[in-house]
Amino acid sequence: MIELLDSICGDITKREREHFARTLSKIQLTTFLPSANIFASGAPFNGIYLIKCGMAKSFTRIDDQEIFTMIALPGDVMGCESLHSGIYESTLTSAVETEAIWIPTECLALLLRVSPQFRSYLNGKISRAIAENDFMICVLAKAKAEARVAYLLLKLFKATQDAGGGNNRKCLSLSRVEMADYLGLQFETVSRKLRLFSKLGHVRVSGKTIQVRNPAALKQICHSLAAPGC
Amino acid sequence: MIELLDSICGDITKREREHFARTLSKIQLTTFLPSANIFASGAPFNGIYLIKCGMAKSFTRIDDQEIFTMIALPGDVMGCESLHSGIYESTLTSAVETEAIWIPTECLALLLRVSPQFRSYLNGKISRAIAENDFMICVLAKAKAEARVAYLLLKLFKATQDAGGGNNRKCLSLSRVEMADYLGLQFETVSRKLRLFSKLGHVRVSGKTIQVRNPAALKQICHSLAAPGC
DNA sequence: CGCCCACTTGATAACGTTCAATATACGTGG
DNA sequence: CCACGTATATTGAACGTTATCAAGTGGGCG
Repeated sequence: MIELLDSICGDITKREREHFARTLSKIQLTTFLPSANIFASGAPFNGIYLIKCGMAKSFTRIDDQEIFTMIALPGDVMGCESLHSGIYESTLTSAVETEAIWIPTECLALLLRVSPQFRSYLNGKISRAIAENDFMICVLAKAKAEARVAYLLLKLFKATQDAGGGNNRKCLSLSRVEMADYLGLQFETVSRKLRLFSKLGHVRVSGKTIQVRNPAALKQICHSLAAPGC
Repeated sequence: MIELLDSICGDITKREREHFARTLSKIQLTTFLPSANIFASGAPFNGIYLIKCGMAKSFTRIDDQEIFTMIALPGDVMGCESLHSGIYESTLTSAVETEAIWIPTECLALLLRVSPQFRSYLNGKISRAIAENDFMICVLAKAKAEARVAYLLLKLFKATQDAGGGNNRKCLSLSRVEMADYLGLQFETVSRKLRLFSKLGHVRVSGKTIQVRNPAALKQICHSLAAPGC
């Protein structure tokens, strides 16, 4: 975890690092198999997770339902919404094989205390998460079904690009039902819109494997249908 | 501001407080008239604001539109989504006369450094804000128009109660257009649903002044119409 | 092979938007 | 104080989009 520490809190001196070695050594990179539970709503809060690669679904508990509110992609920090309470407020489940760095509560407290750089790093991540949520609110408030589906495709597409996947063919690892839940639609609607994009030649759909052939057109659709930019 | 400091970071020693007096003295309680700009998207980030009383509207900038994404009520901390960039990512405008505590960037950095209690306080506020956003996502994704309007009424109603307003009569300080923007509806729809609630006797509507007569019924509507709990 | 599940496709209905006409409130100047 | 104009709110009718219901397809697996 030395590289991690260097990248997000390089301001910790060698001496501090040795002094806190025992606590810091608890930070670990974990690999989760598909559909594994990373943390569950109601469980005791024991730290935050930085998604390193893969993809996870975050569910918010409302009453007795778990609602799919967020897709966690590499770079995202998960679990922050539970900092204030002793228990996790949401459930995080890996959609595919996912690597995440676990920062246990005590390490979190330590790093926040001794490293301005870490504080700034975490603030940045959190503020980005809030901005992302705000954006999702805009999508759900204003965008029509077509724009929502286009938005999701572009979002997943971009994540693949960022991860270095030069190819634009991608296995979604989300069922139609999951896509619909995330976008606030019915799965039949998602199916129809995918078909439409397919007919227009913007994508090639084959079950869960989708190839984005014309991202510019999808962006256009996002913008044109009262949707905020993608 | 002594009381404020005591309540949110009572762990700062007297000596520290004297030592940092000059910086800490910059924290101030400001009163904003209705429709005043508290901060504007694009402006240099100069700190966060804790809403003390009143109400403000937060607009997220997407492309060249400003979209009404959040209602800031007493206790909310605003501006956090801009911690990572040097500029404000959103615009905050007071809806009514609003008091807010301004914590300038340098005070923020100082408090985060010296006070675990403040770190915890801020983390709590931020995590609550994320949870609130998640909830809004659920509302927009699942709830029908009727449930959305009921949700907004209950939210504003609750804020009034919290502020000590024993009376359930309330001036909304939001136009139908603003309510509709927030809820992702058309203003005509909001108007119709208010009329419906009025006919059912759940509220008394008279322009912007609304009296909630039957909060339980509104809660019921929130739950029944595929809406997550209120 | 047959079952189950996820997905597709079609028909219909419900809901909300859109357009349009009217009404009410609010502020300004006579 | 009233008349006027503008902004905001209500209400109605027609339309469009999406949800809902239902039937059918195809792939994976025992």
